[in-house]
Amino acid sequence: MGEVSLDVVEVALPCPLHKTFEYLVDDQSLVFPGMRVAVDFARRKMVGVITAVKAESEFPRSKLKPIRALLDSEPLLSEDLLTLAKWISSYYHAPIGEVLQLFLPAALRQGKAFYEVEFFYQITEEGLQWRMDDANRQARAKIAILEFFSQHQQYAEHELLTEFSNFKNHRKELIDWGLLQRIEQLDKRKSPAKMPSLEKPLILTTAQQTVVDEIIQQSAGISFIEGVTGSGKTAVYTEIARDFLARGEQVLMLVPEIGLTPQFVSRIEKSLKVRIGVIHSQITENERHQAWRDALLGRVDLIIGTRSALFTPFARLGLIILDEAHDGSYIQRDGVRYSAHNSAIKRADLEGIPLILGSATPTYESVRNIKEGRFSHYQLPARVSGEMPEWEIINCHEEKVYDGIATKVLDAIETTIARDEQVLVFLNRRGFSPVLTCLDCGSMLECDNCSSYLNYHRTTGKLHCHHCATRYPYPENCQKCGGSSFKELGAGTQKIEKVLADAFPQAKVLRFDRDNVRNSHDLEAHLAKIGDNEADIIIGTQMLAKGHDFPNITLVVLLNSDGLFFANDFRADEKLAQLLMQVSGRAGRGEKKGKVLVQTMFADNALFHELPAMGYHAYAEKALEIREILALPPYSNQILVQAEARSEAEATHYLSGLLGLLPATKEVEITPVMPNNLKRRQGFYRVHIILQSQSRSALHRLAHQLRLLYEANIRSGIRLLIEVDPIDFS
DNA sequence: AGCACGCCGACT
DNA sequence: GTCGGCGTGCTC
Repeated sequence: MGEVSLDVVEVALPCPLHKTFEYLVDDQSLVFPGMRVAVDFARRKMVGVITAVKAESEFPRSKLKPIRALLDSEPLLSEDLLTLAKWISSYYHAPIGEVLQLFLPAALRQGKAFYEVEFFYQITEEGLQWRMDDANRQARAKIAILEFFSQHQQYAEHELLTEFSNFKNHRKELIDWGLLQRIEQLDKRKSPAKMPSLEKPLILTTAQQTVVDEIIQQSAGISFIEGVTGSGKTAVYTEIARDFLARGEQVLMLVPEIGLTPQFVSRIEKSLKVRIGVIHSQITENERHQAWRDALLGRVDLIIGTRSALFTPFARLGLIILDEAHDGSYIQRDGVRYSAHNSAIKRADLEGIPLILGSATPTYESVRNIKEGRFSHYQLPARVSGEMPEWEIINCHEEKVYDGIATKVLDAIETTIARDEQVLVFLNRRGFSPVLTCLDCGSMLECDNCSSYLNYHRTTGKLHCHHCATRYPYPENCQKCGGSSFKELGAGTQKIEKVLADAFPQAKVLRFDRDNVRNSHDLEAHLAKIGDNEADIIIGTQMLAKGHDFPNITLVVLLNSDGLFFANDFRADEKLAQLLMQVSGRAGRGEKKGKVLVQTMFADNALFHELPAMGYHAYAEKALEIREILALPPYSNQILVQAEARSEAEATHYLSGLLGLLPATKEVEITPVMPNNLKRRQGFYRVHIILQSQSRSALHRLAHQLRLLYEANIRSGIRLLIEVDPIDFS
């Protein structure tokens, strides 16, 4: 070894440390950011991603170790994707090494080769002799395979398999006997674009065509397509995608967890006739690796995927589409807590390509971005067939309610099923914990300090205020009327199923919930039953709120939408407005006009009257005015900081302690330490604070300081989690 | 995150 | 006398 000037690489490693580590490489000309390396790290072998290559090091050179191996011959992640990873790491306060794990399929995280080994076969001298030898004439299959080869011709395994379906049976012997020679080769083929079919299967309406025409002019920027289900958003996405594909570019289409059905994919495949890769949580690791590699090598033209597919590398990405942009499944809430929606905005910006967002019920934040011109706004008029359903608000204080269902609702169900039409009953369980109501006067117990309802916690037997963390003993008498009997409000799907089955013994009742529907397969099977009219009454939660067209459902009942009002969440109104719109989209999609019944204890809430009268967008704009006055998101920024410990006191004490060490700021508001809604999880008690500020930088600075304080004050059994832009505080 | 080093209870 | 509990400290 002569004198070599070793270069230094910065490597991000899969451990929860907010920094990169430096190693020495000897063949500097071959090493680039985005390649993987195998290294020794703290007496362990690890696979990391190079984030930078540099000539000098801050760290004493003598302490640097050489890398063990360079695992790639070219970068797997482009500069843009590395920049995106670094942005996610800093914006979401997540360790860079863990963020980069999101970008790689498991096999690549473990250091497996990127390229697939492909087998090629060539006939040997012996093979040429053998196939002519009369003594072997009985081995007809082998002769036939050997006859296929000319002397120096090589065939790939997949070619032989398509030619000879029995090739696998003879492969081993042909090789062992020295008749065929097997050559291993890395399959490094890159593929140019496959042009989409230019034959358009469906004729767009003028409105749809206008949206398509305008968006395909854009070379960058964000477009928001607002249109109810059934307004043909998918057709519009497809036609826009066709245009980008025809320019030889690839398209990434993100959909919510629930929307990725085989039918959806095959519809798009039939229309565009390009090569499609699918990425979601239920495919195998092999399939994921395959789709990932195909996208990077240009062998697929369109990737359809859920949240994590955002991080797929592409050879020539030209467009990102994010459907149902309001959907909560774009936010990951464990591990690295990030939003694929906001990260998609960042990726499109970094790559200089357009992004299309679409939804019938944009988040209020999107509505603000539209209003302030950050998103170009396109509207698709309501569906062609079927009118918007009629709404009726059922006031629980005025109607007779039996077992959670008003008699008026029962009557409507009865007449609907008598007409052989279907009924959909929604239970909104999100953010719900039971509230106590007085059986005599119907009032609900409120906190003395806050204007919020008290939540009953079975675990403590007490009433908790989620706003100020005060607890009250289970009351003996009602504060208002002195009554002494109380009831926990809130009914589960199973209870409702029983009530309805008892009330309508002749009806077929179908229940959708987590016990019942575990995967997309179960969901498909259940949905098929609805389509085949094998159910008269369908009971379900969120998972039924979107997609899927059932023309025979003419009555939709929203039972306990009130849960959101109790959850003490400033977004309750936004979530409920979205839910009501999604739900009413399920009623009367065919020839028949639909009806929506909303059963509530808050019948005078403005939402129930203004939303149907004004429409979603106008309602959202009005609601935004209140957010602005109260300086709530999107007019301020929030970060949730959560502490977990083996007791609530310990968690609270620890978090307050850290806050005490924090320098005073006027720019950031800090809430008191509050116990979580779901306070105990996996044996850990959780408490949190919300940091809120107009200034994003001041907010992030504070969160960063808090993280450093945490790292300097590590206690066993205490964890700190930071969640940026939290959407609910459970 | 892992993995080692480091000081205190029940075992051949 | 030791084997092993997991507290805490470090990793280029």
